[in-house]
Amino acid sequence: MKSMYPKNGRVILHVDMNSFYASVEMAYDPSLKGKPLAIAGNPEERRGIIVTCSYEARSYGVKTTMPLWEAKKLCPHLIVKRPDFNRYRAASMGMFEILNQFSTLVEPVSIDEGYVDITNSYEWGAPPEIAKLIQQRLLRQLDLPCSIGIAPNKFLAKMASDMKKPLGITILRKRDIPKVLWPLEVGEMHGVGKKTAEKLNTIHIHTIEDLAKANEIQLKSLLGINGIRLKERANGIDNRPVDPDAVSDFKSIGNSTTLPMDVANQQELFSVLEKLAEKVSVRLKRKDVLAKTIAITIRYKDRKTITRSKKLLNPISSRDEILGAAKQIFLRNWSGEAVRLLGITGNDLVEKDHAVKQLDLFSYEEDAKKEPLIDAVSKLKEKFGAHIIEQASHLTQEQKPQIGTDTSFNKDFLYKTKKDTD
DNA sequence: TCTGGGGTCCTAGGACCC
DNA sequence: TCTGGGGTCCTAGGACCC
Repeated sequence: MKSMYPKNGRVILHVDMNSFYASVEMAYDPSLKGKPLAIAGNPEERRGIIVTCSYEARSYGVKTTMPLWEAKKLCPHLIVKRPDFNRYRAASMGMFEILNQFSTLVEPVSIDEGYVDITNSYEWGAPPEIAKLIQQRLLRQLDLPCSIGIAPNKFLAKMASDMKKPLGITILRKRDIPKVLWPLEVGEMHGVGKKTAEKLNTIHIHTIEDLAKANEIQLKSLLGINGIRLKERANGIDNRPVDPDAVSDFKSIGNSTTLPMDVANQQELFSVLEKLAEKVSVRLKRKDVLAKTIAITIRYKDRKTITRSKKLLNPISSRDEILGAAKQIFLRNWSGEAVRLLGITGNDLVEKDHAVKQLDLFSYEEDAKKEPLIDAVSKLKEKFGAHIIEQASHLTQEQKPQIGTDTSFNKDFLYKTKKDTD
């Protein structure tokens, strides 16, 4: 059977899980279903915020990023859980496994959303039928609801998946753009945040239609090259391919923490840096990568935030080396004021086995023998095979292969594996 | 008695080199 | 006799997203 769609037209799905963390908790513990549930960081502490919440909680006005105390005021019987990322990663693996059954062109965007290019997947049926199948399998096998957008490109598919929640399937064709997309406020567009929306408003662009018809010279002077790109998107133009490898290449790995109380004591701050260095080191080593640049983030009491970084001569991953670099950068830049948040990030990551040591004149010959320099440099350019799902440490080696081969695996398998070590 | 933590991409200025 | 122009690297910060 031939595709019923034009030969050179693509068919892209955007699959977006509905209130993912809360839904996973409900799948894991069905007694939570139908109740106002919120996932929040540090539920015991003052500074927790809502990360995700169930639709029941939303009906009370509870929203993502709202401080926990405010959410509790709106909904006193709110059930609050702290996030369990191992559980979410397991569910995410199950989700992408199902998407992979319908196409090899699956691009994970985050833990709970991805694009699927189904242009050549007609063996499974027409696009709306494929979307329905995916939605059913996610719901039946994993007990997780999703919304799906169907469109000729990524941008439109993303906008479409947002239009019906939960459990929606929305088709957005090019010809639907003036009626369906253009009336929306420009801030609703993926890629247009608060600041950009405000800027656009100053030149009297309020709807996506205004943007689609805007003067390019004016747009460019306001937003640079991004302005031109946004106008294209507003007109439904987006040629980005669905790239299954897009996410395999981590650019940075970092940890940060907001302190329970603001701290101005240097020793205390150093001990926070120690814990952060340890975490970053463990994560770098788990991925077999080294960082060539170390950056720290300091947020002060007044929320003013700075980042300071240092490019190193040799890439590192050990706790002590990271800590040494972080302390040095900290001391050179800390104003002495009380600190609210500290973070350490490793940037410019290189794969460990392919890392090229900075050679000095005396060690050159010895190192050169181990690995010819040209070879090493070419290897450096290879990408390393990290995956969006950082690690599934709760799965044993024997369990892992089952995920790829057993299409009937279900939530009992996913959720009854070893519990979080936290 | 407010506003987390994990990222990506882009821009812009200064240093430095030719 | 006062100041070109291109290119890369490094650093800082902004904006955005989930």
